Amino acid sequence: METRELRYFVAVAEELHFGRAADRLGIAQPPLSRTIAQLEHRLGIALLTRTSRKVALTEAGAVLLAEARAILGAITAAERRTRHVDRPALVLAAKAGGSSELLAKLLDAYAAEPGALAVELLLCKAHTWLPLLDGRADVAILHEPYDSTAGLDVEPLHTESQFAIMSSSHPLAGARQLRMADVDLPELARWPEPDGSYLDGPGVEVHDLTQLFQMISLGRAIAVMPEVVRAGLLEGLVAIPVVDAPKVTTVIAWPPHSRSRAVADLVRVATGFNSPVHG
Amino acid sequence: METRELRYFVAVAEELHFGRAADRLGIAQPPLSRTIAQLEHRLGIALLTRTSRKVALTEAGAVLLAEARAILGAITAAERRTRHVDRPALVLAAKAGGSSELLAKLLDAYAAEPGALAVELLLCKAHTWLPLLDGRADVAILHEPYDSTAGLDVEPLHTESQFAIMSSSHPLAGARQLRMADVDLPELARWPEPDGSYLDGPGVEVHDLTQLFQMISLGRAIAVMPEVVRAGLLEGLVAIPVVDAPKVTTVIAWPPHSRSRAVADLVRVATGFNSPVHG
DNA sequence: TGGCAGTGATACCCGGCCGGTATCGATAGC
DNA sequence: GCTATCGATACCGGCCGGGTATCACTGCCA
Repeated sequence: METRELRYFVAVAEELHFGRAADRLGIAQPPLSRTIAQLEHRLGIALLTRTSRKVALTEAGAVLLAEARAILGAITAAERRTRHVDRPALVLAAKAGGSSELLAKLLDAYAAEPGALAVELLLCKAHTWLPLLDGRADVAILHEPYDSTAGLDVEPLHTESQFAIMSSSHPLAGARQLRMADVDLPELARWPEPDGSYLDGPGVEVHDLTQLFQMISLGRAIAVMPEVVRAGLLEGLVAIPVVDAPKVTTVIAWPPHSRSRAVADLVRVATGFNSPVHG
Repeated sequence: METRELRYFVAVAEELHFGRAADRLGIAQPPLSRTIAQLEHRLGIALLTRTSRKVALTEAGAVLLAEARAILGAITAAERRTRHVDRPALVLAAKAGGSSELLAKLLDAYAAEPGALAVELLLCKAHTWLPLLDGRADVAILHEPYDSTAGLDVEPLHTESQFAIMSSSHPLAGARQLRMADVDLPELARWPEPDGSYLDGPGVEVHDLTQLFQMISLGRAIAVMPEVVRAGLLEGLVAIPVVDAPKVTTVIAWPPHSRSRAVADLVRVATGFNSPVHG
């Protein structure tokens, strides 16, 4: 399988339309049809069902789509990491507006290491793991289970429980504690998918924490978030423990097979906060 | 970057010789030289330093080699998984000679699940994670830190401490307990690398548990292994706790982005042994 | 020190594959 | 049943990947 075939297949699988996919790829439709047909022939299995009115993924196609996206991401990441091997700085991805305390402690401790590199911060509104997959970052601070750690190496740093954040004028604002069922409300904010689109559903669409807090202040939304956000809570917002919400684990994550000494040092320093001895 | 370029580069990087690499690839040497030069040109960085007597990897080349191996593995895995999407069975990789108790419990519990598939066992002498990377298996039972879980999704199942295994006639056989420093001996057995070669060093070369136990029986080797092997210990062997050896964690691992319902079920069943509620 | 063996780079040619245009065949909507 | 839409097919041309022949450099050895 050549990457050209994977790129072509991903385009068709995402557009579900040969014409638009060819357009997006900057080629004509016939060679695209031919390449997909060749790919199917070599794999010995149909990836798409097509009528002249509708294109759909087969089960095999769905599997290959997921794999192909990961592979193409790995390839661009490999290119970037190879090109920037002499990069003077270590790029650390973290969530903008997240807990700056842990981050500050980590950066300070790492800076004190002998041979520490300059650390460049890449602050993300959401999907903090994506820069790791495409090589824009060397290491990231993620939050399970919100962030996807699929295909990454991780080391847990800290676990905490979750709170419902809402306006103090919200009907639930007086509660001592809540359960997930209580907050399964139409006001629950929705975050964008990695491609920038929003899944259908009730609730306002937000794209960063600032916007979320503003929406909550205005009584237009509520959210369930880890404890740390309480620190930076705006006037007029309340945080109420949600006793049965899944625990949130802050982890440090890096690409598998990382050969970077700097990443190893940073991870060691980060995990050292919890366990003094690192095996 | 095309997969052809990656295949070519990996061949040269492993052989460190254009002629042999071209041979291995089944092409002539000149097109290989040209392709590598094009790759370097497009990346804008040298991957190899060559004199007419010696070829060596640059730092960038070392990075790309690691990335390229992972990518090529992911591609063959993607092919296999796409082709075998309608495979009636789930392939589970496990270490031959490992704890069959956990395995039996897991298989029984999974078989009781509604909609459970037949489970095909792939017993490995070593490097149990490799079938996961190249698509020969859907899920594996691994042992950290012995097995590499880089680029895999894992869920811990069980943690245990380690024991030194030796012949009862060994000078240390009478000890109540040992430390790592005590067992850092020339008799420590050596396992092969994934490519089948052995790193230099003292100690006998073994390639499976049966052979290892035989060597230990003969007083030719000792080994440090997790507790479970005590169950199947041969006559004349003793197991002595090594108090400061790193804990061994048995994990269930599967490829990232797995879309298989069966894998999800098996993982849920496996983790259910420990925690009754699964988030 | 000069010849020689070994190795990677270069020059050049050929054939296959990728991408283009033109067109067909099928399907859904009116 | 006409038409618009869309994927498949047919066919052609240029580029690129792979081949052979040869050059240029290095280390070894007499």
